[in-house]
Amino acid sequence: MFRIGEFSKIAQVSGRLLRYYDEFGLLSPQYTDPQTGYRYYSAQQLPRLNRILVLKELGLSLEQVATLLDQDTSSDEIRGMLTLRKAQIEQSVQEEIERLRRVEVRLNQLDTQGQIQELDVVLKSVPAQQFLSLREVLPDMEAVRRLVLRIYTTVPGMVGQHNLGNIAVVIHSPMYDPEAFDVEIGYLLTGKASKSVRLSEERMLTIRELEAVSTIATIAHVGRVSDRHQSYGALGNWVEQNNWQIVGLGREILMQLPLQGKEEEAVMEIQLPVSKVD
Amino acid sequence: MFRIGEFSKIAQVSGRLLRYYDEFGLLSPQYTDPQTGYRYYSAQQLPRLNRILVLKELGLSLEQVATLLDQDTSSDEIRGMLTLRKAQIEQSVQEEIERLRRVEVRLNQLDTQGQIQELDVVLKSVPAQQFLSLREVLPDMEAVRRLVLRIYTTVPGMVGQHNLGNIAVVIHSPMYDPEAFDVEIGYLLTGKASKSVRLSEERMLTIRELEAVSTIATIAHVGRVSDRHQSYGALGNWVEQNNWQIVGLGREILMQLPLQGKEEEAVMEIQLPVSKVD
DNA sequence: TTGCTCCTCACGTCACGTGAGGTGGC
DNA sequence: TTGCTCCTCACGTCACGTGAGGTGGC
Repeated sequence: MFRIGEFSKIAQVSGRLLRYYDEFGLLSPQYTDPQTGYRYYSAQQLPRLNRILVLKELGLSLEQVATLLDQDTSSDEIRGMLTLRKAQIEQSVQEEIERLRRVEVRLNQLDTQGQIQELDVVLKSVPAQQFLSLREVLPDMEAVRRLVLRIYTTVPGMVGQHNLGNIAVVIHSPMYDPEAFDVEIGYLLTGKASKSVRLSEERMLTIRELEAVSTIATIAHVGRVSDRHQSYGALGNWVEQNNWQIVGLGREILMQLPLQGKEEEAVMEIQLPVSKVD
Repeated sequence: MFRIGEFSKIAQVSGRLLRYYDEFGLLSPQYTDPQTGYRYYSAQQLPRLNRILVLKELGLSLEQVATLLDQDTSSDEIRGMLTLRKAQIEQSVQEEIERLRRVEVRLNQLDTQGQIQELDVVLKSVPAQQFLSLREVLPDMEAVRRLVLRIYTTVPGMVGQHNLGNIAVVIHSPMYDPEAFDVEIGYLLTGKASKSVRLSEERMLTIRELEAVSTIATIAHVGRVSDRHQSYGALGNWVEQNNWQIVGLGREILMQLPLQGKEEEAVMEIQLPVSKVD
């Protein structure tokens, strides 16, 4: 019989760990003196401790290790746990490799540009949302800007602020064409639907459901709306370099409108639905 | 300005996280109402939040993210942190792949044998130790056994229990030879050295330093000493299958001697110094 | 006025490491 | 008797999640 100190030296683990496993019920000393609380371990307990250490090293939780060591656990259950763990490790390897690539990209940037100034792309998923909008083909950016402001100043007065979220623009133009912008502009709604809204004789905003997107790449653009092609460029590069592909219409969520004299403080989030290239 | 709920919805993070980053000093709202404590975020804070999320995803701690975002951090420091992180990820990938292999081995065992019953090999490192021992070529296992017992019953009476650790056997025979065992037998010492000990006219135990080993593969053998070739087999297999090679003399640490009538309760740890095959 | 949102504690997570303060064993 | 070892709390780790209990805002 060994006292905890000797046993911990033999096994090269800390005494604290042995006490913890005792408390956890994973490995209790063969004998504990009821008077002093001193723990006495038998050499024959070493194989069990070794097995615990080895299983733990596989990344299993102590709970799982306890289950694996339990005589009553069927081999099917064990197989299930190990298969699960295997899948987890495989995924974690993938993620680590991805991470490695991204760290290397940052290091490269540092070497070539002296600082990190890349715009940050974040992947999100968006749920389906109600969208009070109108679609139109406009001749230039200025017309888009005017229509956005028109909607911003008019609609809240007609349906109330209550359900209105951010203004969004969905880009329907299949390619960039500086002379014809096919856009859908309107308010994202936060609650139950309002009704249609007539802006003028020819213009009416109607409600439709903007589809959910499970993976959407986003970038925040701060500054003049007319500079947003830079952010589009960064977002496009990112998508390409990380082996994603665009699989849907781009969206612009206007979080801070370019108001008179504050054009530089405008903020929008540009969103592109993507999926992994096989 | 957005209240925390809207901002968290836009960024798709929890309110708790935003409050935590505020408390941590990573991202404080543009304005906090001193009366109510309500936090108000500006859309322009979105890029910073995105950068935080992206850097965190690289596996950096919040502390490190804060340093990276600090204007006063030099690009050399940043490079250092990222280079360190890169090395860590590379190592973690290696470890995960190793782990994956070991999980697969266990799964294989389950499929072919219906249960996990492999003996568990644990890697350790051992420091240099004082070794009160004698070396001799013995004709058979029985002679080894008798010499061990002789030392066990004689030496403590001559030098006192105080400094004596476990009895160890170092195997000097280059190959297994059933008719000539070149072994070194003695006590590992725990404290400052004792002196030499004379067992008989021809036999004397002297003190020498048993070398430290940085990586030693160990297995616990429980049961008859004569059955220990099974454990040797398991240990040898493990070493081979995991791409290690033996680089030194094997050791047997006797933790529970095979006493009269309790031969089956003997416990020894078999140790083989190893290094990775390139 | 009634929901809805926000606030601040404060505990829980996982597997121990690290003292603090006190006692047993040779 | 004096070190050395062991004991039991109890806090700390890291980045939040999850209530509890209470208040602000439209």
